[in-house]
Parts: sequence; structure tokens; C-alpha cells
Amino acid sequence: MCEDRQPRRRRDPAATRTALLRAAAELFAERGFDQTTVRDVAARAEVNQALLFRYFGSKQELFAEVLSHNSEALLDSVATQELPRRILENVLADRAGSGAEHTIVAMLRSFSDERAARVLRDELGGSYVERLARLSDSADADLRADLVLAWLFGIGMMRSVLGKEPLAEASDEVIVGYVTRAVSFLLEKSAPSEEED
Amino acid sequence: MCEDRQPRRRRDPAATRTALLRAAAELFAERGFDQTTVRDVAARAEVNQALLFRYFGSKQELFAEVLSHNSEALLDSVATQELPRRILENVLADRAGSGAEHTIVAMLRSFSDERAARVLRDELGGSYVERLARLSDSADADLRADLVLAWLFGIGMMRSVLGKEPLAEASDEVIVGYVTRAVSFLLEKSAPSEEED
DNA sequence: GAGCTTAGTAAGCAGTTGCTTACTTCCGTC
DNA sequence: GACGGAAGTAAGCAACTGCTTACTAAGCTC
Repeated sequence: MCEDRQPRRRRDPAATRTALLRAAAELFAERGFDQTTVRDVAARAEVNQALLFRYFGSKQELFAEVLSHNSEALLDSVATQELPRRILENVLADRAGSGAEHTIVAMLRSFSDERAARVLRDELGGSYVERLARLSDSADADLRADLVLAWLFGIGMMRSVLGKEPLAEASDEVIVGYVTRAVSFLLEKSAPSEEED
Repeated sequence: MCEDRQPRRRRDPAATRTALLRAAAELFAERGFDQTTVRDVAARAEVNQALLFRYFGSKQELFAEVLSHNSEALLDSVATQELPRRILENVLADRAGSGAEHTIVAMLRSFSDERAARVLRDELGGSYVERLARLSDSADADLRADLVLAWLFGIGMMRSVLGKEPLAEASDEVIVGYVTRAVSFLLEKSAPSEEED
């Protein structure tokens, strides 16, 4: 008799792991950590859900893996670029599907989770801010950089998560242009540092 | 014999409702919609949790009530003021505890929930943007206003939700000063409207 | 081909969730 | 004081969650 019970997936641990990571990255970006179940991830990866625990131990660890895996790629891309303009393009590029861009959205959607918040705040924030702060020589360069970062996150949030119009449909170039110009005085070197009363 | 079974709360439907609303507003702001359980809310309100459903029908409706109730107060406070400076102060004031300020944080923490996202995007975003857009007379005033709103939300997120330093500890005045100045060129009237190549 | 390791599977457990139901008790009205 | 509606309570249901376990079978070594 025909056996329809055979395991569909030929034994391939690496492929299985990758499939789970991919599916998880997508779903966390689409729905956030809480709203994504391990069964969802396994289903999209077309993998038995017990394997998720075999390979990653727990949902939390899977999440951490997604974050670290993709945020490394994200940081690499940032490291090779130098302007807030470039960074912003990176945050804006939620259409492009290399996976790394998903990550910011996933974190924005999941930052009620402590781990996502930590990565967003420390790792990513730290690296971005470090680069941004170099663009200014004022005493509070870090604060200024934080403000810029807040803007980038806010824009990403309103575009990808809220879908707020007209911002969501605006071209990257226009947004980059505005933000770059508005922010220029925050990040310029040798600011006049004139305090307003 | 002593009866320790008597209901602590004297019959007072209005007070019960209010207590539930208050507790819910606090908890949604602290943890977000998903991470808040109806048992949490009832416990903080010191109310039997079945009453939550008696008064609000469902957790979703309670959430909606919190949002609409407090965002009205929020919009009122905005309506009496006129500058993005004021709006920003409002977003920043998560310490002040009138309840209305909680709301933005609650929404920022819960916007994976469709309802929170909707309020954030449509009602609040709509009203803020309307006021902000009036400050500019350029053709894309709405987009510029969206960008400003994104900044305000981003700052609120990084301060209240992520707790990113040094932004979280920075004084409101400093932040307001920077943002107001950086944003001024976005929102000024009769902008030169010179396109960059 | 025997035997071992391990990828993959099916089933289900224990805890939590939002919500309901059947009940008790308060309190104004007559 | 009886009574009836409404406020408040206790208990639990059904669904879902992350995770585990006991198992099957694939594939490498010899």
C-alpha cells in the first residue's frame, strides 16, 4: 500500500534550522514576538514544531537568535556606510528582503519583550549612536545622536508598523532629504553652541 | 463568629468601573496589551475579575475604552496649546500622572494590537498632524507633519519604553529645544521650497 | 546487513488565557 | 419585613500556549 506517512523533509538539519530561522524572522516582523506562536513558525517553515525546541531550546532563544543573527548583518551594513542618510535608508528599506531589515521591524513590534528592547537599546542603539555621535563634536553628542536615532525608529514604526499615510507611501528619497536637512544642525561639527535663554 | 467573607468593596458601580479603568490604563502602559491579563487588571483594581466583563464586555473593549477615554483628554490638552513644543512636552511627560500621558505609552507598547495601532494612526495621528500641518504651507505639509509626529513617537518610545540613555534621563527642556529648532525648518511658513538635485 | 546515532514525528501535558455561569449578598422600594 | 433587581463572588470551562516525551525511521560506519 502507498505510505503517505513518510517524512517529507529529507534529513537535513542545516536546512531545517535555516527554514525555522527564516520563518521566525518573517513572523516576528509581521506580528511581533507575543503574537507569533511556535506552531506558526513551524507551520511556515514546514517543519515539525518539536524540532524548533530541538534546535533552539525555547521560543525566547529562537527570538534571540533571529535578533543577533540579523542585527549583525544590519550592523555590518551600517559599518560600511557612514552617513545618517545611509542609516535611514536602511531603516526605511522594509521592502527589500535580505532579512536584516525585517529585524528592526520585528524589534519594534516586540519591544515589550525585554530581549528585543535590550538589543534595540544597547546593541543597535549603541552602534548607531556611536557612529552618529561622531558627526558632532558638542558635549552632548550622544544625546543628539539619540534624538536622531529616535527619529529613525519613529519613522520606521509609523511606516512599517502603523502604516500611517502619507508617510508610509512617501519615497525614501524625500524622507531622507528632509531628515538629513532637519538633523544637520544637530550633528554638525563645531556647533556655535549658543544656548537659548 | 467573625466573617472575613464580606465583600470589601461596598456596592459602588461607578467606583468599580473607574478603578478598573485606572488599573487598566496603568497596566497597559506598563506592559502593553498582550502582557496584561484581565486578572492583573482586576487584581490591581481590587475588584473581582468577572466584573471586568460585566462592565466592559471584553478585554478588547476595556482597552478601547482606555484609549478613547484618555486620548480625548490628550487631544483636549493639545487643542488648548499650539506649538509642537507643547505637543512634545505632552509626549515627554510620562512622569506626570494625570492618566492621559499613560495613553501614548500604552499605545506604543501595544501597537501590535490593531486597535491601538488604529487609534495611534488615525485619531491621534490625525489630530496631531492636522495641527502640525497648519504650521507649514508647503505642498506636502502633511508629510512634514508626519515626520514630526514620527519623531515625537520615536522619542517617547526610546524614553518610556526602551529607556535608552542618555535620552531617557535628558531633561524635557533640552529635548524640546533641540527638536523645536531642528523641526522649525520643516514646519515654517513660506518655505523657500528649493529642491536639492 | 547489524547497530548506533540522530533527525523527524505524534501525541499530549501543565499552565495560562479570556470569558461564562450559577450563585450569594446588598440595598432601595413597597 | 418581604422582595426583586443589581452588584459582587467563586468556580470552572474551552481554547491556546510553550514545551516534553516516547517513539519511528533515516543514514552513516563497520
